[in-house]
Amino acid sequence: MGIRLYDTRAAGLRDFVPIETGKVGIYVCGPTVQSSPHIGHLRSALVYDQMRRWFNYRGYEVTLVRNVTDIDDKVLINAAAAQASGSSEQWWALAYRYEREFDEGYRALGIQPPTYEPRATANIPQMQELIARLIEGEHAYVADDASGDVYFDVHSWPHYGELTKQSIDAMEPATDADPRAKRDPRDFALWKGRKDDEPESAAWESPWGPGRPGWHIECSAMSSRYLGPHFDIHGGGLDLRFPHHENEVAQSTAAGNAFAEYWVHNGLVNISGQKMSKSLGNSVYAADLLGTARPLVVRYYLGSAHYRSTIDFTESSLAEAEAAMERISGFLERVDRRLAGTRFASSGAEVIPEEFARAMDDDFAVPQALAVLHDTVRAGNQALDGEDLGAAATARGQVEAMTEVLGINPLSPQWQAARGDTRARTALDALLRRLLTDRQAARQARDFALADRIRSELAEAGITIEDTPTGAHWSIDGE
RNA sequence: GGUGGCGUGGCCGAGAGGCGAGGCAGCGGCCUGCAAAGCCGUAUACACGGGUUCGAAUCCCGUCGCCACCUCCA
Repeated sequence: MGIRLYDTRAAGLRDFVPIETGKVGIYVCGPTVQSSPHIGHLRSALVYDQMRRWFNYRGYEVTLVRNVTDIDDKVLINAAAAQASGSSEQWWALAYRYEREFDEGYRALGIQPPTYEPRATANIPQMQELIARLIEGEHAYVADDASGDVYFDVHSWPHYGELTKQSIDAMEPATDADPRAKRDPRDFALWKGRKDDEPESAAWESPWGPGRPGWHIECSAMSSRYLGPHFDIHGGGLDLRFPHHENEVAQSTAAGNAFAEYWVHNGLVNISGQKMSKSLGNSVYAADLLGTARPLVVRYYLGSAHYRSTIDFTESSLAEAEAAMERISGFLERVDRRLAGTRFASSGAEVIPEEFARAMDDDFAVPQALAVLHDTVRAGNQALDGEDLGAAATARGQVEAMTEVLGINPLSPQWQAARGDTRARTALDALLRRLLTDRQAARQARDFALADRIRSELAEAGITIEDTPTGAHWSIDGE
């Protein structure tokens, strides 16, 4: 049995059949780099990172494309607003600054860089070529008001609305504030002629006059350029289904491209039951969360829900993720301490349990996969308690394999690096060993007052002491 | 108005006709000098009302409530 995934267009699960055997091409709509990333952006990137890792595990050669929308109304508006209050930052500098912030967030969560990360501004000729084809095929028209705008004619394409199962006539009468020269208010811009108040640096020459691309055409052009006219999977946030993805399909297919075989949409992140939005001022920014919670915990948290469900962010749910992650890394540390120096120490038997694989194959059912992971952790702890080192080593290998494929292996260099300077740690270890030796001596002398004082003083300093069969062990809280 | 989705125990969160996924929290126990960690045990859960069925959280009909999208959105 192969992988099944939920296809928005089919409104149901479909067996994944690659266009080319052994390969999968995925295009996911990246962010418009107009402001700082929030945790919803991180979740979206994380979802496709998980899918990619699983496809990889299943032997597929994955080409993942995630674009950067670096030219858009919002980018220009935000740069102009900043300039009005004294900033000298140009729109392109602002876009790049935010792009770096997104990169920083992705990197912190261990999200692997996509195979290609095209910027919209570097693909303008491809967009123009696509627009020209649409005009030629009479699916697009140049506005007759000398604005230089080019619009897609939704009535020219009978399939318009199929992705989101809406008929043009049933769509809410557009309350378009600026209808300009559209033949129908539902027509959308492929090319926007430069307006007088827009910077010249934000305009490109075109057969229709200087201007810039519309939002939707950017993704159509970039996906086809990097994955070809026909590719496997197109993803993005649930909120992009309409109009963005509907318009993308319309443009691309009307221009003669077969386009995406499967459409996947990830759920959004709410804050205490409400949608994140600028007007509500409730956005949780990536940098703020990553500054207060361990990135590994944030990854576990954002990645533990099914990709299609809404995540409701609350402080307590983050604490639960912390506890769950602690349980997993606690097992790995415990088992490695016990196995150190035994013939099981480097068994290397990293096998993903069949049940875990079945869950992941079934539309990336991470919650069920995590249940298998936790069951394995328990089995491993039981084995340790029962001194069955062979079984403990097997469980250890399975846990590491499962966490690795989910990108939450606490032992991976990605997360170990966050534990800080090795030399400082070695020095701290030497000091603590001295204290623990004193404490052990006190315990043997039945001077529990002294032993407990050492333990509580360390606890106040954020260091937890655990007595194990192989001696006392220290750990820094929240690590 | 159109389209899509949701309502599961104190909380999070799977499942989709018949053995109560998993996590967090709680309670009892084992272990421990005491803890911690770990293990074991522990729950009249499926929005409401009907129906189908030997059997329904799961299927059907209806009701209520919530959410998203309908040209800014990951």
